[in-house]
Amino acid sequence: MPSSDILKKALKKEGLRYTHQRQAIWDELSASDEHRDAEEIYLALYNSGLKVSRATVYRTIDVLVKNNLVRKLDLGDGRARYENKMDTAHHDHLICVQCGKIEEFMDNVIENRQEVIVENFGYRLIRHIHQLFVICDECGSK
Amino acid sequence: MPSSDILKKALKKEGLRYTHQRQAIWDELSASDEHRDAEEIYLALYNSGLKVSRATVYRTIDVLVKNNLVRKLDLGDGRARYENKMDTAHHDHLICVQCGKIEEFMDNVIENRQEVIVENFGYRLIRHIHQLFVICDECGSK
DNA sequence: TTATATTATGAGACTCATTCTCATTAATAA
DNA sequence: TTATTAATGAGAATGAGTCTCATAATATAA
Repeated sequence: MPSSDILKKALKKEGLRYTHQRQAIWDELSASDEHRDAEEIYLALYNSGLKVSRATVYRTIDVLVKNNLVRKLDLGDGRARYENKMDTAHHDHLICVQCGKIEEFMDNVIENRQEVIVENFGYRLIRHIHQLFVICDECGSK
Repeated sequence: MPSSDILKKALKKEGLRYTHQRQAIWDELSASDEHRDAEEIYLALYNSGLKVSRATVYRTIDVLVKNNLVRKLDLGDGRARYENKMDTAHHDHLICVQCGKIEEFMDNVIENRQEVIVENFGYRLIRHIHQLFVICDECGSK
């Protein structure tokens, strides 16, 4: 499905209009597998000649997050990061505390244990955050 | 060891002075097992007649966190929570997305898997964040 | 003790990511 | 097309947390 159709579908579901700005922001996010903050998205658009306001960047990302096209990450440093969620399986993150490099991991044993833990409390699991703060190979070898 | 000696020891290690304000803040934190934000700590002190400034609350909590007397939690809602870390074993948290209730869990299988994952990357684990966002029994039964 | 040197505190200014406001502009429906 | 309604942009507002600096308190030396 073309990028524009995916977006149009999500906007339709939300009762929102299809605009150039929304397409540009979705293009920028869907074309990369980086973990960028809102300012980086804004600047990437700005530097490619697309003058979309910061407010619209934030507003549009919210819609994309709500519709599972983008994932919002909170790494605890005060700036949210966003990653393209299209065609990517569930995963969590390793973050190097020195250089900031981000790697992804997925472990079925952990995923299953989480369900068991929540079940034992008699609760229902909605979502989870699992981040491993590390010193990566490059930073550790110095 | 009395509460004041624990604090004095940490302050000495940091080359900091022992003050009434620092003792009051540590008293407030060490006497409770709640997960409160800085404003709640500030107000608790204020209402008990101890007029300690917000700046001092933040500054002192930083020292306590650095010295492993208090743990800082980031639940992703923009306000850090603090919990007394004295005499408590390592644990992570379940957070009800409806009522905000916080429960603690600890699972050795998960703890071990984390180490294996990081090892496979050739990295070194420094710390981790693991939060299970749930709907608790009370909220789910409505 | 008491004087001296140095650190801690408080009040409020400041920061910075994010959200909000509202006048203007653009997309859709008729 | 035009009318209707939503989206956008610019910048003001927000709010947790940090910083500044004059004043107060603590620790050290005599």
